Amino acid sequence: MAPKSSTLQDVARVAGVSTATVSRTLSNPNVVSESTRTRVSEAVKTTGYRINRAARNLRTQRAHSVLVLLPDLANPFFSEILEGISRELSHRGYSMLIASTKQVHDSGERLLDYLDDARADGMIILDGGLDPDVVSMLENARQTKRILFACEWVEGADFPTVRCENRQGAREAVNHLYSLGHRKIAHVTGPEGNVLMHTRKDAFVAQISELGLELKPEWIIAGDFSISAGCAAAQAWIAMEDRSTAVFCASDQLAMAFIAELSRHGFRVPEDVSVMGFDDIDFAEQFIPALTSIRQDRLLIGETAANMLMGRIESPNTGGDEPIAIIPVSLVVRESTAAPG
Amino acid sequence: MAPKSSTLQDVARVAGVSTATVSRTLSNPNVVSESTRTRVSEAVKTTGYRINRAARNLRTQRAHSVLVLLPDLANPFFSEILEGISRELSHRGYSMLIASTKQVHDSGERLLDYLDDARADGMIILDGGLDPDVVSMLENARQTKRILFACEWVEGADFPTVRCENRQGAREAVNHLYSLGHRKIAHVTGPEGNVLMHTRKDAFVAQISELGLELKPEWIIAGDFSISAGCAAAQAWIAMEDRSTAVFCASDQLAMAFIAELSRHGFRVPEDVSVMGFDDIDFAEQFIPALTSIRQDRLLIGETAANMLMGRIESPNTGGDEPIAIIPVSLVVRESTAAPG
DNA sequence: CTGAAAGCGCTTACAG
DNA sequence: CTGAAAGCGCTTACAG
Repeated sequence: MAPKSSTLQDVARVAGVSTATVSRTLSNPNVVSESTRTRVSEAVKTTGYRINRAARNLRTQRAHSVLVLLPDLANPFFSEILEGISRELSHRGYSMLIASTKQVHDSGERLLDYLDDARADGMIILDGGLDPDVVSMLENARQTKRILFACEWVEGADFPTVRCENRQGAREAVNHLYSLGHRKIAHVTGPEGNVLMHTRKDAFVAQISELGLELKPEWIIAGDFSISAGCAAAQAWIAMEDRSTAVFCASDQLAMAFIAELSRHGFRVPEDVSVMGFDDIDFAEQFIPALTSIRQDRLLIGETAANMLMGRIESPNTGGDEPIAIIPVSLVVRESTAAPG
Repeated sequence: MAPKSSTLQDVARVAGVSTATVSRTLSNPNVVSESTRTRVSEAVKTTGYRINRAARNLRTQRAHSVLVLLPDLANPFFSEILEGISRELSHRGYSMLIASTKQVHDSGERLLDYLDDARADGMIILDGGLDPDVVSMLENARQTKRILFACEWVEGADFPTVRCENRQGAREAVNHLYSLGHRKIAHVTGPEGNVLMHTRKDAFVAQISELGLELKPEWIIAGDFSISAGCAAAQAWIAMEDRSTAVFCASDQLAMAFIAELSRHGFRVPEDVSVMGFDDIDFAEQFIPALTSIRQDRLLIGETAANMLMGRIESPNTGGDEPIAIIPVSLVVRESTAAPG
């Protein structure tokens, strides 16, 4: 059997001090004398000591880790947000635990158990579509301060939230198309019930009316996150009595599926119709035609969320009620939009 | 302050038994009498008891969690693998910790600390491009049995590995193009030094020669994972003295960038040239033209890796030396390949 | 500046 | 089948 790794005891023995002193040297060096400090440091080196986090966690009543809850692990949309969260957490010596809503549910676990069983100090939820029962459990929990939503949120529940400027993004989309000369602009919405999609749709409608543009009912096409929804939307567009000259899709995914289906039917983008998306996922740039989109800084969303959560965890009483952070979006113009033909 | 959550002690008090009995009831129910069992269960319910994992972990010397190391968190290629790993882990009551190679490095942590400081019981490494120093640290660690590579691996180091049939995939790619009638087939390689890419390239060359096809030097185009590499490869193809009629790209990403650049120069796929990729990422289907590819079952890779690692962690002595699992691949024919024009 | 001692909340031989 | 007790490896008032 390999040698057991060494403990504080071992270091203390080698350095000729108490475990208390070793512990202090490690966590609060300037409270011990310099000579002690060097002696301990050497002992740490010779023993190859690594702190046992399970022990520290038990003693300090902190897990030093945060759970990130995704709606779906297989969805690549979240990868950059994770990168942002992880950066911020690792700066602060925290680990990142990941789970998906579906899996937590399927495995019969309760989401709150992560907090209750000392696995995580807090959680960042990237899923606004949580079951209402789950949401109310979260609201009634002892641990409300340790929960934060990012990207999506739950209408009515007031957890701190980090999100992008969805309204502003939708407005900029409309303005971009308008400035190209489009006057007949359609919108493919996201899934019914998704906060993001509602917000974007409402802002779309508002901006259209602000510009004094006509909005025929058939120009609002109901979609969802699926590829087939994008295809169906394309068929709906093709079948319109009065086709719009531009289409703003609630997500890039939707826009790409929309364009793909259109191209199968012999329509060209942007020659026959301008199409744009929302999110600016990695792939938008590689798509043919390269997709005009509204960029969300997903890295920044992640960092901000982690930062905010850490603040609340580490000083829960500091009144700091900045329960919402809004991350700006920006228009990225590429090849899928042009002046109407 | 919210009430502290209850402990084993509380449950024991309420049930009128010792903490030992409560513990047994929870972890090994059939060793206690039925009446005790019901009493304890009720006490658990009334107290709302949740086990404290930090305490359990300290006592059992298990973290009940596994670290998954990605080369890059922002790369969506891995999401489905994570889903597979996470499924298997949560079945077994383990949590999934995530970190990226770059971040571990930047934060000055050592990879082995995750094992040494009791944060994780094992790790699944999805990065074959680890620094050789790091690899040799891993090899010399006490914890070799707790480390496993998936998807990628390190040539020369013999850690257990889960990978897909890269050779077979490349051969099927060649055969597919051959059977369509192509006799002049080029290959865009991945980054120099990546095991996956080498394996695929070698198999490509082998199969070409097995079929007795000519292979001009200019038909091997050096690429990497970047989008710009795909574009450069397209320019190389355009500039060829004797253009191949088909191109097998070492990844889907590469294939899409290749096609995108080609289309900017007025070439059409598959009319002017057939192009296929490798991986079958989610996006392959939505791309225009929908991409012919070699499908890796990333879910299965993830599940298999987790499964194998759990086996090694939970019974380290059971000789079980199946240090390598190969996951089959399959050809997915879509629109980007056709008979030569 | 340092040490002795208690204790975080579990699990598990050991004894009965 | 059950309990008393030790102990996992830390941290932190408390006292000096």
